[in-house]
Amino acid sequence: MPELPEVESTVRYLKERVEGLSIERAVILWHRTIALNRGKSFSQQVAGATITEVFRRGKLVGMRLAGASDQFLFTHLRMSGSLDVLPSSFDVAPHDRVIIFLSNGKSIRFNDTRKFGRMYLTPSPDEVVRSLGVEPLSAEFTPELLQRLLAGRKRAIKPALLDQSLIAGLGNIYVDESLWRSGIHPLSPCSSLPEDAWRSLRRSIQEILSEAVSLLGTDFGDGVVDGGMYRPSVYGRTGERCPRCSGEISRIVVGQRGTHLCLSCQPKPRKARHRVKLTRGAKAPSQKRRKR
DNA sequence: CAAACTCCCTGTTAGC
DNA sequence: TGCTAACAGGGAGTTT
Repeated sequence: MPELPEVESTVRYLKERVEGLSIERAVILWHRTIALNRGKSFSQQVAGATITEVFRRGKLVGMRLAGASDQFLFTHLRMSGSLDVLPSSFDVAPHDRVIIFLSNGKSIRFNDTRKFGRMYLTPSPDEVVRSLGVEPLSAEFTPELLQRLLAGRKRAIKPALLDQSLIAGLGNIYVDESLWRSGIHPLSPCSSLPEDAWRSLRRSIQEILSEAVSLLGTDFGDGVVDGGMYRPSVYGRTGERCPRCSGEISRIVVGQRGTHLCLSCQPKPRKARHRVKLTRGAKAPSQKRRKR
């Protein structure tokens, strides 16, 4: 699933292929993908505009569109989204949701199997980006800031790190990886972490994100959007050996999210309020099932 | 106000 | 082997 490094890769890919080109028209194949669009139809709004800049903010791909009135087009890839640039003569692919035809005979294809991805078209970027927290690879992201953001909270560290309004761009993979590298249990209440944890955690987050960015994202083999070379140490490696201590990697659930960790490198906090459910054990009955 | 829960989706997989 | 139901997950919206 695309997180900051994968989105950064997408942005770099798009930068060299679409910056400076103009949009001829757009076709919406799944209407709900367009989550924000003031005024006329999406296609009418973007037709004729020039893509002057492609950038990233958190997990969002941003495009500045210069036209009759300036617009910003943001794309959130969510779970399964990808943006590709293909010759316009190529057929529509399964799961293509939006196609943007460009002036050079190519087109941007927003492909999104699970339909969670969204596009936001707006004249004011702040409307989309306002709620996002600090960029974790920026100089602004200091140990002091991290501590100030989190230390006063009672919630577990993992859901706090996933909160995009605090830090923008971390997802399940890189949070698990960062907590492992810093030896912090994901259920540790933020307020229980020692002073030096914040320095370590900031360092782990930046190291891992930088490494993943330079390797073009995480290698899954099955992902359409990923395809990078970053190899997780614990994420998705339940039952395998911890690279640091050779202990067994466990999988638990934290805040409804699958969570991977090494229990000997990341000792359990004393008074975890949540139950720890091991995948390998007897499966707990799932108490929440929707009714419709 | 912070935190937790619900729902959106479909390909994959566990379980029988 | 074939089928079904559970599962996965980011974040907007809702509830506690």
